[in-house]
Amino acid sequence: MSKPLHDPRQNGILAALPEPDYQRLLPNLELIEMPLGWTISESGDHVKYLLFPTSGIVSLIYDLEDGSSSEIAIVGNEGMIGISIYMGGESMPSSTEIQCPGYAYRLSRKILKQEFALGGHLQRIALLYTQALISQTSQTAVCNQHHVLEQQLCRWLLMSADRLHDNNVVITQALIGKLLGVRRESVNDTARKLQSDELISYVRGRITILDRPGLEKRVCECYAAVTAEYERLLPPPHAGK
Amino acid sequence: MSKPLHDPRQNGILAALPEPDYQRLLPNLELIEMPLGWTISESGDHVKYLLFPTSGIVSLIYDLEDGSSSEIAIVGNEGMIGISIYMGGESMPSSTEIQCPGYAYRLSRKILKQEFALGGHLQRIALLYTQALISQTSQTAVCNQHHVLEQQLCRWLLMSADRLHDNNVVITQALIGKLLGVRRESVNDTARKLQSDELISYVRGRITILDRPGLEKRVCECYAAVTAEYERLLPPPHAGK
DNA sequence: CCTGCTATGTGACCTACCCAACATATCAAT
DNA sequence: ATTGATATGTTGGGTAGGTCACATAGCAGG
Repeated sequence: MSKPLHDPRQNGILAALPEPDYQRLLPNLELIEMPLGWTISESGDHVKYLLFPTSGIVSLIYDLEDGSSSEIAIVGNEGMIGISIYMGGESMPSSTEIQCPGYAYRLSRKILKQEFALGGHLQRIALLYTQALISQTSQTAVCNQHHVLEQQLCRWLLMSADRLHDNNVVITQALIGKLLGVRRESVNDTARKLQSDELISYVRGRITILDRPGLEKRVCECYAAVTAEYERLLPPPHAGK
Repeated sequence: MSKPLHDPRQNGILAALPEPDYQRLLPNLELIEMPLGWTISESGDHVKYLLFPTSGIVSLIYDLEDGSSSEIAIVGNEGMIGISIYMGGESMPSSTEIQCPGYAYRLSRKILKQEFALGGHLQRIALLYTQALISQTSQTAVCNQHHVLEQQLCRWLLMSADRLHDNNVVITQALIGKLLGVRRESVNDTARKLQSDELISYVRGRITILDRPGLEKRVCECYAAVTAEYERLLPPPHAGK
């Protein structure tokens, strides 16, 4: 009941740090807002901050020359944005955009590299998170190719709702099309099917999940695979105790 | 002229290590053969060794429940197999198979973790390589979805030939289909088109690149994008000097 | 209330790739 | 030389999703 509105521990990575490591970082964490539509970084941009989201959804997007694109990973408060800082490349070929607004704590490049070089818990957890991200990206790659749009849309909705901790996802069908790499019309066809089956409802840019078990029946294996790998690599604090 | 037949430095990662770091690892490197068709590890297998290939091609493959699959990355003597050891997850959801036979030096899990914990050059290069691998995987994801098979086949051939340092790639069309996530027949159609345009020739499981510039004209942007990112992150020793 | 903007709905046609079924060609072993 | 196994060649029909073109429906501002 005394929980503050904003708390760095609302981010899963920070929450997983033992107290001493966390206290070392705390003075350097700076709260920022992530407004809807903000492009945190474009392809190839030199990244200055590592972001620990506490709410909202961030998408990693690959854009092609012909204007088409695909989301290759989705990040919520379980993860981090800006891994190329500690991985050493300093930039990535993907761009990073806010899909649903929220907040994040940011850590400067310099402090992060210092902390990472200590070889402590942040390093260990950051690398585990990176591996989870690789799994998500890989699974998305296979899913894009082999599963039909309905399965992919169910996956996207479930993953987004999980990360928002909310059954309402504010997004237009056109944007979903961009993320899943298909046309808006195709998204519309599929979404209408799900709506007429009363699994979801949507009005002007707001999708509500009405029947989660129903969606889980229609989703492809990719959703469970990614979820399981995240839980294996980054077990939530209450698990297994 | 006195170059030995097998030399760990034929692997790009080992070649990039400064002498002291390399000498520290050398006594622990063990030469192994990678025969055609060998499955180094299945999805979820606990990985015991990090492999530094000096020749041949290794594919990281994602298998789906319905039997379909896709290659998510291709590794030659520029890289390593078994990154989950130092990333901390110990296993990955992808399987690892030899596509073209060759050799590799292997390093035990224990020695690797010791060396990695030192925070020296191996750590730095291993993380850079991991980032390059993420880029390759992401680019493959988008390519799978948006580019037609001919472009993808050209990309696969060029990337394989680069890693083999040879214009002859020994592989059946059926296997290429598995890697690109399409049917053998589709590969055949496309390969015949390339053959009748005299860009490649093939006979019973052996593809020869006849006209590399011609292939480079037909390939999608993904080939150049991945190549450029590898060179940025892991510059070959002669570059920029 | 009208105008305009954004989001969703719907049609006709097209194409890349899938599926199934089978034909042929190469090579190795008896 | 025959047999069998593997690799490639070819067909006819099906479908998901793309392309293009336009219709409607909420919502905001003057």
